[in-house]
Amino acid sequence: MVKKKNPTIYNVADRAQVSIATVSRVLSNSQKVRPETREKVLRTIQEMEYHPNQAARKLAYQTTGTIGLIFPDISGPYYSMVISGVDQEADRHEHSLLIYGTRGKPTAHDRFLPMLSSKVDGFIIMTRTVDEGQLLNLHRQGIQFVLLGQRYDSFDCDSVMLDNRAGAYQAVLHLLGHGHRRIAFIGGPEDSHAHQERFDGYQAALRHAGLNLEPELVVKGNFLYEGGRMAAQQLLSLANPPTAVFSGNDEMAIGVIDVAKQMNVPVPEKLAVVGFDDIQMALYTQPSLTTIRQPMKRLGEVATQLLLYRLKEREAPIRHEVFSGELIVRRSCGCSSE
Amino acid sequence: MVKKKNPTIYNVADRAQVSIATVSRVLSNSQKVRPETREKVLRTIQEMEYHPNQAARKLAYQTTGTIGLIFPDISGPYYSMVISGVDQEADRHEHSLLIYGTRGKPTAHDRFLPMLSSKVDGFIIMTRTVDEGQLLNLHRQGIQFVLLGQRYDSFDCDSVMLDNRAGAYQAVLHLLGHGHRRIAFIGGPEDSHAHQERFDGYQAALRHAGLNLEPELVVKGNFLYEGGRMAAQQLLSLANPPTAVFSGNDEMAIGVIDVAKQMNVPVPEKLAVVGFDDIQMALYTQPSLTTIRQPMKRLGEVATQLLLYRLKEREAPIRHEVFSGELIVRRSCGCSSE
DNA sequence: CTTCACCATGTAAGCCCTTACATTAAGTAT
DNA sequence: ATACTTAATGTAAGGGCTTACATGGTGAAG
Repeated sequence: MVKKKNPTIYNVADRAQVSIATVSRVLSNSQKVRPETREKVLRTIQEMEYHPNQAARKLAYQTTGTIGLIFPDISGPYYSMVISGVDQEADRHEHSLLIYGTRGKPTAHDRFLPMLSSKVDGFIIMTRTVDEGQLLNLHRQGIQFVLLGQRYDSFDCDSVMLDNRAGAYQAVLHLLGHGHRRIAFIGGPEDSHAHQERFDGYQAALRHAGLNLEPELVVKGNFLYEGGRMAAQQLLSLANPPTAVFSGNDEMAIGVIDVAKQMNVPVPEKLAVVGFDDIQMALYTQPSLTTIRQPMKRLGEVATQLLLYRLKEREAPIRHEVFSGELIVRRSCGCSSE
Repeated sequence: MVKKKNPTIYNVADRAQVSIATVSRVLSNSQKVRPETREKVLRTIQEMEYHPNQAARKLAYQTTGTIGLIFPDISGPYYSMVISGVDQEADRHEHSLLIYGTRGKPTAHDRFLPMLSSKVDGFIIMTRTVDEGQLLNLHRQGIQFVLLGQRYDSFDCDSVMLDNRAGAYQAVLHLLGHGHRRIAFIGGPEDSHAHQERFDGYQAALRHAGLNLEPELVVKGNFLYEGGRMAAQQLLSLANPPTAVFSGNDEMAIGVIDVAKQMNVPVPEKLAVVGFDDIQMALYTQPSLTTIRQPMKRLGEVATQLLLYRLKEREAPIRHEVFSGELIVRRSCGCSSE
């Protein structure tokens, strides 16, 4: 098998007996070309299986047609869903998608961000490890981006968010409605925007019910299954354990349910559990998990739209899209539905 | 905020009072540069926050430093895990990752493949929708690739696979060991390589036990939860239903368990279930799911290594990495362990 | 039949790098 | 001191594309 050198625009021009400018024009549809000429060129392109070199195109055109996505870790159910939305929407607009999982190594950013920057037109940023300074830098370089699931005080830019606070509030309210008074909260990483807002909502709901925050009922988690387990062990070992748990996300909530079972604490009878996200798994746990649904795929889609729009209209006003979470009532909260 | 034009290698050269060649050399570390000169250049680069333009680099260098990944759909647990492995390994080798989910639209390939081709050095291909002809084309254009989870007869190239047949054989053997004689099989899409091999293994195990294939016990699925549910409904409605099910993957197996519960068929007492993949969820079902574990992340890593190696050594002999599945015994098969 | 306008197409510069080759300066051997 | 090697650096030619500007040819208007 011989490696065939790819044809260039020159080869096409030669064969079609026109200039490269004409070929370029039919390619980009930018200016009028006589129909027959266009035909001829198109035919030649077909014949030679010519495909424009994207690197050269980008160099001349100053645009890549690809967007970058930066996130912590793809393997979780939440991120993979969001990414799926981004992927789909990018494709719909004929853009490619470059992804980078930070896997919690913030130090690497200095190296990879500039690296990626010249490969993409803009970024969707889903991680807190890119800090405000770096964003500012990107901005100065003319790289556009939108933030997904977070926002910074000092730096205003397009963003897509879920109203975590309202969602959490709703969740806790539901538990209060079941009559619970000792409702625990399992958080995520302290620096997580989602964590902070959900904790806020939790507190607001308690206040609304005239309850005080009990420090022993607030435990730190990590948004992972194991973290949920550890938190549950801690909570259920309390002299006066909670009767309900609002978990910062579903993965941890599942950990809680499993530990409760092992410790012979029936869910929801002795311990009601509500999660957050509505990952696929939430439907299949025993009992099925009551939770706040995030439109994950939609978040990805909208972030992509925002970015692509900004790429077109650099001076457009900044937009913040905020979605509401939806309470999905299943069985883990004590409702008997389903 | 003013958009600052990015500095080019010329600007750096000017400021550092050297030629662009020298700058390029310190950048690529390719040839000797006097230490003090190097210092000066490096300092200037720092000061100006210069970052080489990747497009230009690629154009000159004829390489992108990015690899492409083509898969059906990222949102499932299997693919997101594999992709995570690819992402990690690519990063380790300072390569970027361009992803494209086909979402089962084979027709689009003609458009996107050439498009992507010029943005990457090579591909990892996880989907059957890129056919042999297209692979041949890529190959002729000098684009390298490795196949993950599949292989073609007419076209030999690097590949990474799981030994699906042996895995399935092992799974069914385990059920036979429990004394089951009516063991159903739920398959995936007919054109899926994984499906075919797993079905093969199933049949081989039956033969080994001197059993005949019962057509009514073989039902078609789609590797999704809902497909598992439908298959289970069909199987459990049989006049003489199976006492065990080997499901082509875990997602369907979970569907089977749920339907069995709803139909008051206790698992594993009246219906033993074994899955395939060992997705995260498999651990959390009730009862927990016995399955064949695939080292998903590892598959992604190895595929990446293979590709990067081939990019370096175009003439190296073709390699096929085959991994073995591992039987993970949990409770859905009737073993009481755990 | 000339002149102008305009449409279709061509020419060439530029996008930002890498690298083969050319050049200069310094060091070594005689 | 001279001729020659070698190390450090510069010059310039691509790499494949877009696009401003130049050119040529056609039809309309006079």
